Amino acid sequence: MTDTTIGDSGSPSKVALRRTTGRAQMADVAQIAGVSTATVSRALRHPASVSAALRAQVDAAIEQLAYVPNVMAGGLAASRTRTIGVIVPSLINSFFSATIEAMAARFESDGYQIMLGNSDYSLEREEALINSFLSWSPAAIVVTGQTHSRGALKRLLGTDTPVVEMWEMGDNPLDTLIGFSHRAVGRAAAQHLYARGKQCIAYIGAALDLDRRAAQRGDGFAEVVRETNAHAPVVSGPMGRANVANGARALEALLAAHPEVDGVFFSNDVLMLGGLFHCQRQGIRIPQDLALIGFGDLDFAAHSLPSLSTIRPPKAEIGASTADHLLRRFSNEDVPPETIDLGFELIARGSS
Amino acid sequence: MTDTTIGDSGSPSKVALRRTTGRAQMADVAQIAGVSTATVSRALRHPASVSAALRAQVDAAIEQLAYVPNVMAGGLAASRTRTIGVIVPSLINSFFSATIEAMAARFESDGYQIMLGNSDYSLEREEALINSFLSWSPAAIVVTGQTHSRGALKRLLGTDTPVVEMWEMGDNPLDTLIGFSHRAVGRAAAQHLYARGKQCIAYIGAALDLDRRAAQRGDGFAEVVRETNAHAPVVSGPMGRANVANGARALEALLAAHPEVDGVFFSNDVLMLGGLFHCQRQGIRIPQDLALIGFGDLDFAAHSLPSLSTIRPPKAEIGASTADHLLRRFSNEDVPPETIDLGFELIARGSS
DNA sequence: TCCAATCTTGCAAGCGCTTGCAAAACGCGA
DNA sequence: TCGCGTTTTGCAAGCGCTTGCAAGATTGGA
Repeated sequence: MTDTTIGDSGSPSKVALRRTTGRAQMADVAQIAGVSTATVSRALRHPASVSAALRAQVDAAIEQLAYVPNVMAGGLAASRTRTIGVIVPSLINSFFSATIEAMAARFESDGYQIMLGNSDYSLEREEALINSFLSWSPAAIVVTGQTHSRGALKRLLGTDTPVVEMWEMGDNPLDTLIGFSHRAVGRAAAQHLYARGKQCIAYIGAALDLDRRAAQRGDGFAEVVRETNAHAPVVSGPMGRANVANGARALEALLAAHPEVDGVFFSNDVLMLGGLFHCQRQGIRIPQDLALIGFGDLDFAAHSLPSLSTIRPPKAEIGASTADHLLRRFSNEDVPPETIDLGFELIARGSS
Repeated sequence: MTDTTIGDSGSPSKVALRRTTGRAQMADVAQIAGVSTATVSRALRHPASVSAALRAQVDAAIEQLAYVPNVMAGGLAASRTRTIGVIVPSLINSFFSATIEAMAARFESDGYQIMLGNSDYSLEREEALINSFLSWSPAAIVVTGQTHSRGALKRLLGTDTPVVEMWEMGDNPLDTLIGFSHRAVGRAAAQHLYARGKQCIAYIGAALDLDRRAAQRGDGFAEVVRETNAHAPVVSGPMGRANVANGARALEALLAAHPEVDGVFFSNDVLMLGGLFHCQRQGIRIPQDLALIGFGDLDFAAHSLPSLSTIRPPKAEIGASTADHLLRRFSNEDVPPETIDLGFELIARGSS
């Protein structure tokens, strides 16, 4: 391996102690290309500022050495990296998986890497993740929702890193906000059930104490029930995770306590699937005896028997839109914060 | 803010141009604690090597400043970080989500951060992710499966970063291997269907060309069919993603082509759910007319009507075991590579 | 009480890249 | 051919932390 000339100027007496990684580094590329490391760096970061001839030489040397830049060194020097910190409340919840996949796909082509954090619906964990992410000098931070701890707010406001809050829609965004109104979702669900002739409708949501968005959907739902003045709004939950077992159990409990209920809005299609199985088991006719509508438009909803009505959130669109916004912002200084309401779609199927 | 004294020795004439982040840094902590940065660094990395008195002072200063170390600087200096690069073929597939959640939970308490990559079942993308991850000097790399591109193998073998291959079980692991045998899963499923008195059984798998593990399950299944010599093994697929729609469609096509089939093993519970809905729609009695068994033990399998037999892979256990192995290795130089077969469990339910 | 062995600390030289500044090279009209 | 405005390059000083080395502080035994 050739000697590097970097850093040899300082200590003529002592032999430098190299704890190096052994991989090719920029100085090697520079030497082979016959240029300085500055030119290699520019060829990589700002290709337009290097002449075509040298750029070709540099590219060839990079190719030859299979050179991969050391992100730590670059990040330290520039105090910013091509990393996006993304915090979601759950990885298992496929809503967010779809958002992340779409976002990652968009970012990847531009060389940005997503760093994923799972807050597990806890604001404290969100704050810890934000702190941890910031020490990576990310190009941007993406968080789920508009509710944050005091500490998180302070950090987020104290940095000039772009911040995107996603999956909600409301006032006073920290910076950019991309999502839709969960209150409107709840209202739409209630109105839909009434439009189908139902008289006494209820909402079943999991973990409403933790999941603000599920709670907001419940609020919108209850609003319409109150406005219609048909009956007191029935809201069931919290009761742990949004899974099939809890959906079946919650519906069973609901019908036991309120036999008059003839329409149910589930905060999550997975809960509704549990409800569907409960009805199949009990011989409850859908939608005659009981209408069902859910949220998420998960895979199975379109194919069950009966097919399940649901509200489709812009899962992938949120991810794509977030990536687009940030990429625009990275390449152009004066892109302002935006608030983008991507809306949602009510898909009426056999269950209502 | 106090002046830092770091780096001022070099350039007495020119004023240093600081492109600093503005956050508290180690020199600030050192000054407040009345020690050198070396001591602060040691108090953080090797607490035992610092006297209790100074450690307390340092901790107090860190607390006071809400100091968060700059990961880039530390990583550059030490050429290693508390980051684990994890590559999975899909985020939406909840098998891997469960593994990742368990792994992240285990790592988190020790201050390790997971960097997640999605290979989308492509070896090329896996290689690109490995390259990208290595430039972060990760503490370890975790990949899914034992099949890798030449380039990926070269990189993985050329580094002394610990590597864990997970979710498979076979010969010649690169380093540590944690998973179970998919061939054995396929064998168990076939044997179970025969034990239930079925005569002509088939396998339905999605994307068998890409998903090696699903293909291995099919191989094991076909082996038993051949050994039993009951009939030619029927394997259906590839046919795109493992979703409900494809499961229903594949079962319909299978029964059209092979009406004699009386038992089906699905490579994924999601496909099986599609199959269940198809049977409900067609009035096919389960398990009398057709027995169903799947793979994954997803949430809904236990609660459907009928409940669905399935094979439970050690989803969370793989994540926990991987984290445990790596943490042991990080804290103790001479932990050797391991091969851990976590097995699986066949859960017989109403559908078979 | 004195000295060697052991612990604790601080000094300062990197880790590998980015980028402000200035010198060198280039382009073009006169 | 010359002079001046533009590009292109290279120089070298950091970015904020880790850690080998050696000096200073402690400890314990003779």
